[in-house]
Amino acid sequence: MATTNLDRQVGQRLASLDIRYTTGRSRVVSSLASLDGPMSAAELRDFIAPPVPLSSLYRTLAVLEESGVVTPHYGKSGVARYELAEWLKGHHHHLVCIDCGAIEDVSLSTSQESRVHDVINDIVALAEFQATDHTLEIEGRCKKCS
Amino acid sequence: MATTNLDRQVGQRLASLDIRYTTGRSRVVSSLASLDGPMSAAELRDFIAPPVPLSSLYRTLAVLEESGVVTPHYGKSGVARYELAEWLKGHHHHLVCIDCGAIEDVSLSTSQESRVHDVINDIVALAEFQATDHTLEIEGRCKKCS
DNA sequence: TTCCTTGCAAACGATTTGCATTGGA
DNA sequence: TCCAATGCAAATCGTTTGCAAGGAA
Repeated sequence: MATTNLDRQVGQRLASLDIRYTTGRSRVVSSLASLDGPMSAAELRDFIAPPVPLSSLYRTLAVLEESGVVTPHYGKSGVARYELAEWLKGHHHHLVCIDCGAIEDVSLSTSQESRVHDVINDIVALAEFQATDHTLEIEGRCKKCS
Repeated sequence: MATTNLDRQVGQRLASLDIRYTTGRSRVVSSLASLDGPMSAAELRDFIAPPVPLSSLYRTLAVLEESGVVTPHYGKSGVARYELAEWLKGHHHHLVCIDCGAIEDVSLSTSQESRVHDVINDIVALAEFQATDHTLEIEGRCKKCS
């Protein structure tokens, strides 16, 4: 089953946690990999062949989330969207559409990312806070909605 | 009714939109003002006396959101949390503790905030995206949990 | 009076769970 | 074999809505 490089990484991770990497789970992972941004369970279902019941999909996503393979994002309209975790996908930020809720990934250049880090270090230096990660989300209207 | 300064600001805003500033709405606003961070509807309900049905609370929050008095926040676990809008509370960012979940507000200095804006303008220039707002959240461990 | 607002209960959509069946190590 | 994973249907949770009663202009 572990054919692609991605499958191999995820398979190893799950194996180390004594969790099976089944066909269904692999299908969810490779669907997420082939998509641009975080996807809701319903969107994901329409993307997976053969058809998967939503309940199974949610269960799969829960397992993948607990094992650190996918990351959930909660936005307006009450739907959760899922994407591959950063150790698989790389560090990135989001453009969030305030109208349709779509999320687009953006990767920052090294200099942009280091400018973000500079600001964060400034902030954290004042507060007594041990930063481990950061989220920069830009809200606005996507091409379709503007 | 418009006794406090906050009430006066909100009352004016609503009046300019031909929306009544009722006792129930005022209670929600002052509850939000007296609380540290964004609160869910259920948390808010337990804080308001006399008891308010959740449905009324949601309706009140919807009105206040549409009129720009409160801002919803969809950080975690799919429940919406609400806080006073930035024109009442000031623009700020969040330090989110990954252990205890506490959210601390931080205000950036003018130069820090302008550095954030510079980066955002850089990013948005490339994407076809009309930015209206941004959220910078720093995740890590708060003083208590580290 | 005439709208707007509220409370109650029922409806709703997203997500979860119980249980019987299937499938992989 | 044996336990974990799946499919289906029903339950649950947060949130929304229809409708009748209460209140302010």
